[in-house]
Amino acid sequence: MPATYKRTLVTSALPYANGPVHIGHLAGCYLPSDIFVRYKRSKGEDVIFICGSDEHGVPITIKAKKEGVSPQDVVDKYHKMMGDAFKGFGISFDIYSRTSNKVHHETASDFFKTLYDKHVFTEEITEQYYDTEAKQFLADRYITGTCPKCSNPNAYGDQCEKCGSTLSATDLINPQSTLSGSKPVLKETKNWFLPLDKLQPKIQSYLDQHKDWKTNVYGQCKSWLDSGEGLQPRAMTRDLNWGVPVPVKGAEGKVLYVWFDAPIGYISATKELKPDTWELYWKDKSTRLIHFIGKDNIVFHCIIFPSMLMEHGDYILPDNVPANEFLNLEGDKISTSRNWAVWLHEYLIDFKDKQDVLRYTLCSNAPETKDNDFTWADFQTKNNSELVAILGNFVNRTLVLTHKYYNGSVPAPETYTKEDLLILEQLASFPDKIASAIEQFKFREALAEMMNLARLGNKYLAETEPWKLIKSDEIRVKTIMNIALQITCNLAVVCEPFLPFTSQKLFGMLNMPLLKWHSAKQTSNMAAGHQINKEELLFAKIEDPEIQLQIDKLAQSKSVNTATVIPPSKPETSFDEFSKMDIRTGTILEAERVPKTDKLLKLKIDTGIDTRTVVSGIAEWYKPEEIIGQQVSILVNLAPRKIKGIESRGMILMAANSQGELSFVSATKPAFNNGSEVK
RNA sequence: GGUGAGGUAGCUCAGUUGGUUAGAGCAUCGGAUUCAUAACCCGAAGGUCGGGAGUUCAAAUCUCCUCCUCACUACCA
Repeated sequence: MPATYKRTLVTSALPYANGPVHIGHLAGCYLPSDIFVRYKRSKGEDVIFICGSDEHGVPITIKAKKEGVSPQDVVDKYHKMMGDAFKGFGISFDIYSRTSNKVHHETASDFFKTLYDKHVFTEEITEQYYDTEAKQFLADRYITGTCPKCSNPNAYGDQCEKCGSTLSATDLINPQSTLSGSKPVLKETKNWFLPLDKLQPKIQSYLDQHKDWKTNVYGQCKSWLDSGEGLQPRAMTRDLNWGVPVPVKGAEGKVLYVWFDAPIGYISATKELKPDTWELYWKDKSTRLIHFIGKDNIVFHCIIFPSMLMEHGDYILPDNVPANEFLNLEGDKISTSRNWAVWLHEYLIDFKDKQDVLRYTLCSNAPETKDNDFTWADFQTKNNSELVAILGNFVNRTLVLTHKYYNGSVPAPETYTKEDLLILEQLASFPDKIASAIEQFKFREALAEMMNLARLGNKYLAETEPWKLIKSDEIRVKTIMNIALQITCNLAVVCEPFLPFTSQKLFGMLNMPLLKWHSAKQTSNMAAGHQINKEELLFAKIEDPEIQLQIDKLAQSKSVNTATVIPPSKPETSFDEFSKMDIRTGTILEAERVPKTDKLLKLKIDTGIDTRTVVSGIAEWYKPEEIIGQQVSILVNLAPRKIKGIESRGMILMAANSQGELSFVSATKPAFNNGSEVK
């Protein structure tokens, strides 16, 4: 830590309270931040570790509605579940707070008010969908309709979960309110925007001071700033009734945007933790603020939140944002909705007392520079060939020999040989090596270095062979075993940030108090004559059946996912409504790719009535040359629309199966004339 | 399509400002050993550094082109 900083404030991304936490969350931000903080504490530095549940936003209100409970019930449930999971894994937050509590509401409200009074925001009136029956504006998530991209009839207003594309509610075909089932109408509403476009120069110079950030983080920030039009204003309020009310006249029925409110949660949690001194951590220039997050949060923590803090004026800015990439699971993306995940609460049951094994595996294979893959086979190997064979084994053989030769009493060293002195010198150098890697957020490297200390121990024993010498040179053995014990003790110190449960167990076996980081630079922590406790195994081997069980569990999720899902029927419609659609048979005369797009084909269609141009998003499924002469069904009286500068007149009917694959729908009798009515 | 990040041994990753036979861990094979959870220790094998072209005495490292993966973003009436 640079000398100018006196304390560190570490935050971990606030997990969203609509589901349990999985290994991806852990590997992405909670584990690295925990390692970092534990190390800082061990060094005796002033550090606080902040986290909490993010409990606002639309998805929670939808989940509540679905389950027939209140939003508060939903967040209560997951807040507890997530908090327990973190605790179970030894994630050592100083406080695990939540954004639905009073302190947070006040803090977020004040923060908004300050910016409002400083005239930071711009007001804008926009058109949003409104449900006339439920008498409220509809957030994107409250609107479903047919995805314009993959024709999934159950796409949400912000996103289609089938094809994964990001949508805008106004893009949906046949939008429908999930509140009342009625068709929503567009209505004007006023919202407050953070004018990121105007703030861009300030943000630019802020980022310029942080070129030392991880390349993935800095690169992404730069891409936001440098992209075509630069930053765009972003609405900081929403028409919704779950969240922090907007503290401004005329804003009834509106709440703060969840991404405005969530990072302020870090501040509120600090207030809650340190009611008297919290300002020292947030407003004093000698505090270093570090946000640990996953890559999906980069823009919020590196651009939006710093903008908010800058405009407020009282606060310090993040000094670093060490974001990790994503963790995949057995080759596929982790997905909550597809149940493709290893849930922490389930792991704690299936692998009781093996928290450190997962901590070790996730840290040694953390997605620090690119997306990584978690496999159960790798988990098993890491446990059996590294934790058991290298670390556990070294500790075990040292303690077994100590009991065998000295009844568990630490022998006094006699004369050190040249080799001994070399080992002691190396031993003392480990804390700095590990520390340096941690300070640079290179946790994988730090962990590997920690294991090297255990390797050093194994090597030392193999080379000195005390089990042979005991027959000929008992005095020499005392020195050897003393050194082996010192290595063991120092291992207990330096493994603590990574493997806190193991560290504690080890100190227990050594019958030693929990030593701090600086002690590991010493080579005489275990005093001669000190009595150690009976050894027990630090790690147990994990056999194939246990792993198979987990793999089977995932296979089951997979088979559920690939099962054909038939979308439910849409609401009843009238014949009148249907007969407004003029659908005809037609034939594709020409087809070509629309340049600079992935999915679009420009088609010339003989509709019987005329020959017209239609742009269709089918390029992923059909090659242009293969579909000349293909008979299709086409909706001919649809309003024309320009797509990529080409006027598209009409829409080709496509069937979409449960995998999202498209197929033409056409008359099955050969040579059916173009222009035949489909009715 | 645009932007960003990656593509290095079977697997997971290091490779500083271009410089001697490209490194580590795990897995594999061989040897040694028995204190230890058949673990440890020693050794070997394994890579035309995604592909192509260029700059240079010298390129994994710089430039250009191209392919693949991931993220954000655009097009589907």
